[in-house]
Amino acid sequence: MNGSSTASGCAVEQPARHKHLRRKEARPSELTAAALALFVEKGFAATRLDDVAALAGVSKGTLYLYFDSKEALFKAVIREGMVPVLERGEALLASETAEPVALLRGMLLDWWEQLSKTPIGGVQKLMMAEAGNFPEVAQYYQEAVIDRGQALVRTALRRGVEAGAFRPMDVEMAVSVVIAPLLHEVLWRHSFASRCAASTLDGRRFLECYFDLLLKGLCSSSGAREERS
Amino acid sequence: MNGSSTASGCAVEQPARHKHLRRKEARPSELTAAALALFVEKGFAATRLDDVAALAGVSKGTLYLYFDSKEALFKAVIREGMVPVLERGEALLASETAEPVALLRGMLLDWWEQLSKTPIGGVQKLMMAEAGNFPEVAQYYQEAVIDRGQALVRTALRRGVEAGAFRPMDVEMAVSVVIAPLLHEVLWRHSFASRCAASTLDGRRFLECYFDLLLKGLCSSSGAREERS
Amino acid sequence: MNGSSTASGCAVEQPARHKHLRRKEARPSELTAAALALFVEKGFAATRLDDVAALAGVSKGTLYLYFDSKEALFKAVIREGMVPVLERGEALLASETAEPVALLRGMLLDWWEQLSKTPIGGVQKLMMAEAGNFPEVAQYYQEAVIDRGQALVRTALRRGVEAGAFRPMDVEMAVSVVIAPLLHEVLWRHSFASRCAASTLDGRRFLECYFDLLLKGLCSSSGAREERS
Amino acid sequence: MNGSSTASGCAVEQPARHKHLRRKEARPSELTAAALALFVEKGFAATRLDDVAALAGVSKGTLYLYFDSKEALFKAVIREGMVPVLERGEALLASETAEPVALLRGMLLDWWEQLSKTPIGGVQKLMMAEAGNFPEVAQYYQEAVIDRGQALVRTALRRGVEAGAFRPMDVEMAVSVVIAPLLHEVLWRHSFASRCAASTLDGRRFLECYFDLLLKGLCSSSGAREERS
DNA sequence: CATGAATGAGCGTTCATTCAT
DNA sequence: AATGAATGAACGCTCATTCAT
Repeated sequence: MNGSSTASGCAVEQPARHKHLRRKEARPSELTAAALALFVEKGFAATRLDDVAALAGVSKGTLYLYFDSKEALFKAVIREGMVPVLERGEALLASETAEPVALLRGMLLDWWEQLSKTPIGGVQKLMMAEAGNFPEVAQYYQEAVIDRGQALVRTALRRGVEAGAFRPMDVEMAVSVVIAPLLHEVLWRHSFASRCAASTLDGRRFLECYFDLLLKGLCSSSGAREERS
Repeated sequence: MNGSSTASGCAVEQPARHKHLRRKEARPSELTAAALALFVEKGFAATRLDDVAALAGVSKGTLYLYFDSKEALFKAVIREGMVPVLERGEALLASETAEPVALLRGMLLDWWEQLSKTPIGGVQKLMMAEAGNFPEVAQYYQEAVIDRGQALVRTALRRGVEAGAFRPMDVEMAVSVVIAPLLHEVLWRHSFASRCAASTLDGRRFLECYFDLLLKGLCSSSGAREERS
Repeated sequence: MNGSSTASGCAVEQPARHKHLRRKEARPSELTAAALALFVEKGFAATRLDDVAALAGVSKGTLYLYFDSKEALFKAVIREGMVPVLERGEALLASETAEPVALLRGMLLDWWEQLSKTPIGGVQKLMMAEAGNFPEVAQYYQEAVIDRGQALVRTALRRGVEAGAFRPMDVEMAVSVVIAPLLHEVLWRHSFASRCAASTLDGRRFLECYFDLLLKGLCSSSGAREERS
Repeated sequence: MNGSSTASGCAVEQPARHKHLRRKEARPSELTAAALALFVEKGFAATRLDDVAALAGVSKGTLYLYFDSKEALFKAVIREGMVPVLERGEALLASETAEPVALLRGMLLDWWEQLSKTPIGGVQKLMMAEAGNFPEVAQYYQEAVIDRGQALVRTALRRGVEAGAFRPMDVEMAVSVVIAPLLHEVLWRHSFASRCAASTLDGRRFLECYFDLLLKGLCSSSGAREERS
C-alpha cells in the first residue's frame, strides 16, 4: 500500500529514522481509512473503536492521539473523504470546449470512476445514513459536496439546452434525476450488493445503459408523444 | 399512574378489558411504528429501546412482551414494512390491458405514492443502512422486495420492448436506471432533506420531470445520434 | 408515592409489595452512605464506582438509576451530609436562657457528638480534600455549613463578651481558634488516626482538656502578663 | 522558555552543557515542586503526570528518568517536603535559655512562618488527604513529622508546667489543642480559602488572637471558676 | 539526557435484557 | 398485561508507563 513511496532512485538507508515521522504523518489517514471502512460497513454507532484501531494496526489509545473523540473521527472521515471529488468536474466545466453531450458524459463517467474506485462512495452512503445524527456535518457535506455537485450538473444541462443539444426541461429537477442512478448504484454496492457480488463487475454495462437511457429515453422514436398527468 | 380506570362506579370491568384487548392487538404495530421512526432517524444501533417505548407510550419492559429482543424488533419492523408494497404493481401487471407506457408510469406512480405517503420509504432507507449488520434480513428483504420489484419493472420494460413502444435495450441494467431516481429521492427525503424541507413539496414537479426524462431522454430529437464510449 | 390507592381499610399482608418501594426510597441514602465512606477513605478520584456499588450491595448500573454521574453522587453525598448539623446549635442560641460559658460548651459538645458519632465528620474531611476540584460545591458548603457554623460561635462569643463572662477579644479571629481543635481532631480521626486507633476513645479526655484550655488558657494565674508582638 | 540565560556574549557551547548539568541536579526538586502544587490542589489521583510535566516544563517521559512511578513521585514529594521543618524547633528547645511562654510562642511562630511561607503546609494537607491511600508513607510521615512535632510541644508544655508558668494540665491532650489552630488555618488556606482570599492576609491578626486565647483563655478573670462535666 | 508516540489496563457510563411485583 | 427497578456486559475514553529515537 504505502511501499512505493521510498522508491525515489538512490536513497538507501534512511527509512529507519523516518519510520517514526512517516508514521506520525501517515497515521491520521490510515486511521480514517480504517474508520471509513467500518463506518460504512456497520454504521457509526455499531462500529467499535477497538475494531477501528485493530484494522489500522494500532492500539485503541493511539486513536486518541489523533482524534479527540469518536465523533471527531467521524468528522475527519467525512472531511477527508470530501476533498477531491468535484475538482475535476469543475475543471472540465471551466474548459468550455467540450460538446454538451460529451461534457455531461465525461463528468458523470469521471464521477463513476471516483465513486467506484475510491472510498468516496462509502462516504456518500455513510453520510446518508448518519445525516440525522450529525446535522452540522450533514449541513457541511451538503454545501461542500452535494450542492456543488448539483451545480455542476445544472450548468452542464443548461449549456446543453442553450446549445440546442438537450430538450427544454425543468433543469432543477432534472439534476436529481440525472444523478440518481449513479449515486444509487454506488449506495447499492455498499449495502446489498456487497453480498451478491454479481453485478459488481457490470459497471461497463450499467454505464452504457445509463447513458443510453439518459440521453434518449425509453421510448422508441415512434412513440414519443404524450401529455403530462 | 393510570390506576383510576377500575374505580368508575358500578359498571365494572368490561370497558377496561375492552380497552386492554384492543390495545393488545394494536400494540405490536404501534411499537413497530415507533421503532421504525427512530430506526430511520438515528439508525438501529443508535436507537435506544427506552426511546422506542417512550415514543409508543409504554414502558420499556412492555416491548419484551411482544418482541424477544431488539433484533427481533428490527426484523418485525422490516417484515411489517414490507408487506403491501408490491401487490398493486403485480395486480396491475396481471391485467394485461394497459398500454406499456401507461403501465410503467402507473406502477411507478403508485410506488411513489406509497413510498412518500407511508413509512415504507423509511424501511427502504433503514434496510440500506443496516444491510451489512443483518445479512439474513437483508437477504430476505432483497428477495421479497427488491428482486420482486425489479422483476415487475423488468416485465413492464420487456413488454414495452416487445410491443415496440420502448427501444431495444439492456433490460437487466435498465431496471436499475429506471427505479433509481424514485428510490433515491425517497432516501434523500429521509436523510438530508429532512433538514431542508424545500423540495419536500415538489413531488409533482419531480415526477413530471422524471417521467419526461425517462421516456424521452435528454437529447433533442436532432441530436440523438451517438456512439458508446 | 402512589401506593395509597389500594389501602382501603383493613389491609394486612402488604409488606411483600413494600419491599420494592421501601428499597426505592431507601436506596439513595444507602448509596450515598457507601459513597461517603469510600470517598472519605480514598478520596473522590481514587474511589471506583464498582466499589461504591459493591459496598452498597447493588450493581454498578443501579447507581445510575439514582445519580446522573459520579460527580452528581459526590454532590449528593455532600448535600445529604450537610443537612442536620447546625440546627441544634441554632436552636440552642435562640433560647437565650443559657449562661455564656455553658452555652458555648453545650454547642461545641453537641457538635462533637455529631462529628464523631455520625458520618458528618467525614463530609468535612471530604469537602476539605476536594474543595479545589469542586469549586461550586465548596462555595455552597462554605455558605451553608461553615459560615453558618462560624456565625453561631461568633454570636456565642459576642454574648459572652457583652455579659462580661469572656474577655474582650478579636471575635472574628477567635471563632477560628475556638473551632479549630474540634474540627482538627475530627479530620485527624479520618486520616491518620484510623491507623493508630489509640486516641479514638479518648474523646472525653480530649474534650475536657479542650474546654479547660479554651476557657482558661495555658498560663497559670500568676503569669498572665504579656504584651503582643 | 527560560532560555535567555545562555545568551551572554561570545562563549559558545559551554553554557549549554553547564545548563544541562545544573538542570540535572535541580530537576528532581523542580519536578517535586510541580507535583506538590498539583497534588495539593487536586489530590493525588486527580493529578495527571502530563500536567506535572507541563508545569515543570519538561516532557512526560522525563519524569520517569527521575521517579520510577507516580507513587514514587508522591513519596518523594512527601519526603522532600518533610525535611527541614522541625529542626529549628528542636534547636530552640535544646537551648534551655528561653522562658516557657516565649519558647512556645517562638516555636509556634516559626512553624507558622514555615507553614505559610513555604509549600510545607501543602504537604500537610496532602498527607492528610492521602493517608488512607498510602499507609506506609503516612506511618513514616507520622513518625518523622507529627510525632516529632508533638514531642516538641509536649516538652515545651512540660517545662512550662514545671516552671510554674503554665497551669497543671493533661499535657498529652493539650498538645493537640495547642497545635490544632495552627494546622487548621494552614489546611484551610489550602482548601477553601484559596477561593475567598480574604483572610489570607490576616495572618498577623490570627496569630495575635491565637496566642492570646491560647495563653489566657476566653474567660475574664472573674469568671474562671467551673467544674468539669 | 530528553522526547513524545504508542500502549493497554482500568474506569465511568450506557443500555439491552430480566424479573419481581 | 404492564411496569420499572435491577443487572452486567460492553464501549468510549483516560492516563500511567514504556521505549525507539
